[in-house]
Amino acid sequence: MDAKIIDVAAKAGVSPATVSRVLNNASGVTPKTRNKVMKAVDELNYHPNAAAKNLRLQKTLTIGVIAQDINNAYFTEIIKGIENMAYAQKYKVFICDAENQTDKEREYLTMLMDRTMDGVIMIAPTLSDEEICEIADKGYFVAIIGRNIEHPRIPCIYTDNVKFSRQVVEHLVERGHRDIVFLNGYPEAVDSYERLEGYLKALKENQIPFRPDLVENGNFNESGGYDAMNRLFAKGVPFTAVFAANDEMALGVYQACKERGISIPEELAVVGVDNNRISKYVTPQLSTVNQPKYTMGAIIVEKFIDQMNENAFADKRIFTVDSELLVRGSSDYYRNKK
Amino acid sequence: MDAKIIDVAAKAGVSPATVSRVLNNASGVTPKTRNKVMKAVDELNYHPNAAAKNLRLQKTLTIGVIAQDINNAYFTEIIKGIENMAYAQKYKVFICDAENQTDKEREYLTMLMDRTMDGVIMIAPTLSDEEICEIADKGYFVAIIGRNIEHPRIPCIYTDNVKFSRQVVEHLVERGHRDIVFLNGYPEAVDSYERLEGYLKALKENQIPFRPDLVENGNFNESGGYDAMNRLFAKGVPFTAVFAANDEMALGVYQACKERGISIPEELAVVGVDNNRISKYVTPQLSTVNQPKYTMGAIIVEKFIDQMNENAFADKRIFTVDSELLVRGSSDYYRNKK
DNA sequence: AAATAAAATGAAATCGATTACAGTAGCTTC
DNA sequence: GAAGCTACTGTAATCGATTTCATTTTATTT
Repeated sequence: MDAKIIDVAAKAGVSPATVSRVLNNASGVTPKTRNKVMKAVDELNYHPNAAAKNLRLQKTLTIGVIAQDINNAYFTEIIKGIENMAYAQKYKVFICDAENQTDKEREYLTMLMDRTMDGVIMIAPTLSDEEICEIADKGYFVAIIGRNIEHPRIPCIYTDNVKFSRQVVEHLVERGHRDIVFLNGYPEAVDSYERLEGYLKALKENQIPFRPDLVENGNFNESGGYDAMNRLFAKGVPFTAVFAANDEMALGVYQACKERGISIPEELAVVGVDNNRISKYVTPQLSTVNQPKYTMGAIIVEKFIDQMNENAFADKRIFTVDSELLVRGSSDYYRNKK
Repeated sequence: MDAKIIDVAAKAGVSPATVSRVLNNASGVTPKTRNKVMKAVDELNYHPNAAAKNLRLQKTLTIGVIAQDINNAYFTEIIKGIENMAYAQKYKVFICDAENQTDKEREYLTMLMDRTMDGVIMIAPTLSDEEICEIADKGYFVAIIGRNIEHPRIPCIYTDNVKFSRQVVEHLVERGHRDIVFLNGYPEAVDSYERLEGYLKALKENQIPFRPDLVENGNFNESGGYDAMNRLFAKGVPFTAVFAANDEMALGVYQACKERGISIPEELAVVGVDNNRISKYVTPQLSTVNQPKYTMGAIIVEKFIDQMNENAFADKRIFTVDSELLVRGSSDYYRNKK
């Protein structure tokens, strides 16, 4: 079906080597020859076979991105940053949706081993540090967004979860809250752990005793947040604010409150994390923490491509970006101290 | 770095052919030999080189999906359907984000020509029918979601734009509206054209004269919808309802109304299209048209894989799915007839 | 115009897998 | 135990590009 380089060569009356030189604009080809070849290329609609090229060159100019859920704008925003920066450097990006399944995540990683792509960027991976380090040890290129994995070959970019979690709690305390619920994500996720840590630290700093009954898991999704709230209401424990470890869970909180006629922010303050696009559209607008998602993607991919090309490792491997608390209607209300 | 088949063969004391047979579980290998080989595979952490395999087999078991914007849930929902069905059939899916740029769309299509993937599914493509047909003519596998392209080799799945647009207008008329704005997307897009057609037909059926000053372009995105509304207000033309060709533009309508203190639905009814996730979260909830997005993706990819494998073309090439008008707060209000 | 240097081109090896075909070992049967 | 099968296993060609090295052509110098 497709024309091969040898067909182009025959048509142009030259050797395959010359065709290759023209197409890869190597030096040392007569303009006359070049024209002959280009004409043949056009006429045959020739496109070099990627498999043959990859095999010979031992590289694919391709980066894989493994996301947990492409329906979540947190991932797609980051991906846009990756994609655009990579595109500018002639790299193709293959987006893989692991759908929160560790098995799928692992499966997509094997495309790195079989050299379908030159490197893989994992966004908020659920695989263990050990498993990922092992792969990097073997010489494969891996980069991580949203977490730090201690390995000299793995570039990482992330925000300080502990820091912004403290800010969130500070903000709530400052508004008069002391009984603050923490809605956790997957308990195994590093993000969950660190955000919880920030929550605990802030409580301590404000001399508020930690109440384990105010911590619930919501698995980072809306229905998880909804269920968690219902469990809390069922327990009958008192609380005046909810800090959800991401916006998706906060949406579940909204839903649960709506059904029970609880008004936000007067009766319950809510803060999320991610600055998901939806957070601006709900009523009241959801207070949240913004990370420079697009930028994170762009920074890490640029670094990553450098690394793959030079096969060298610059001094800087860890990048941190600042996040910003966006106080909006869902928590901007001064409550009388109890 | 990586182990090759020849290394595995040496380690196991067999030939590369035997290793290949074991790995592709061909018949006729002694259990003893199989075990030896599997042991060597494990010890060397052998992964067959994808490029070599693709070159030899002349296929990649890979499908590309070209979406216009992965930040738009319309696309990601469809992609989930594609992805899951393809995964079940051992196909990998590469998601490409064209970011509403025709050039990028075209560029990603070349990955089909260079055989990086076996076939490409285009969701709501912006390329012309001619350009896409030409590619199919050359023997490449293309499938389309959201539009029909008349070509015997191109499977298509879509909803009847004209039909649901009429329903939307009917609904508005039934609620007492006669001055109904139509917010169009890209004027070149087939979706735009057909939705406009349905709008016009419904007006005619209800003996409402068409007023060209009530049609504005909004380019299918939020700021486009916002700008279009401001142009309409500036023109000072009377209207009581807006039919936006997608939900994104409807969000722009909400914004414009908010700024001018216009209440929805009492002063202005709004209906969108797509059942974007956000439409449920805004206040009032946005009336919209739902398409079975996940299903559309799943159906077309199953058909598409069949076609690529058999290289045959079953009788059925065109699939249509029904869409459903979801009447919600933004339009569910009876207006007095003027 | 001959000698030499420089530039353009081509022949053939290579990347790592699969597979048609050939070859060998093991088993059955007489 | 030899002949004839069957069932495994191995040899070598192949996929389609790139690139080294050798060769031919062109340009420069005397």
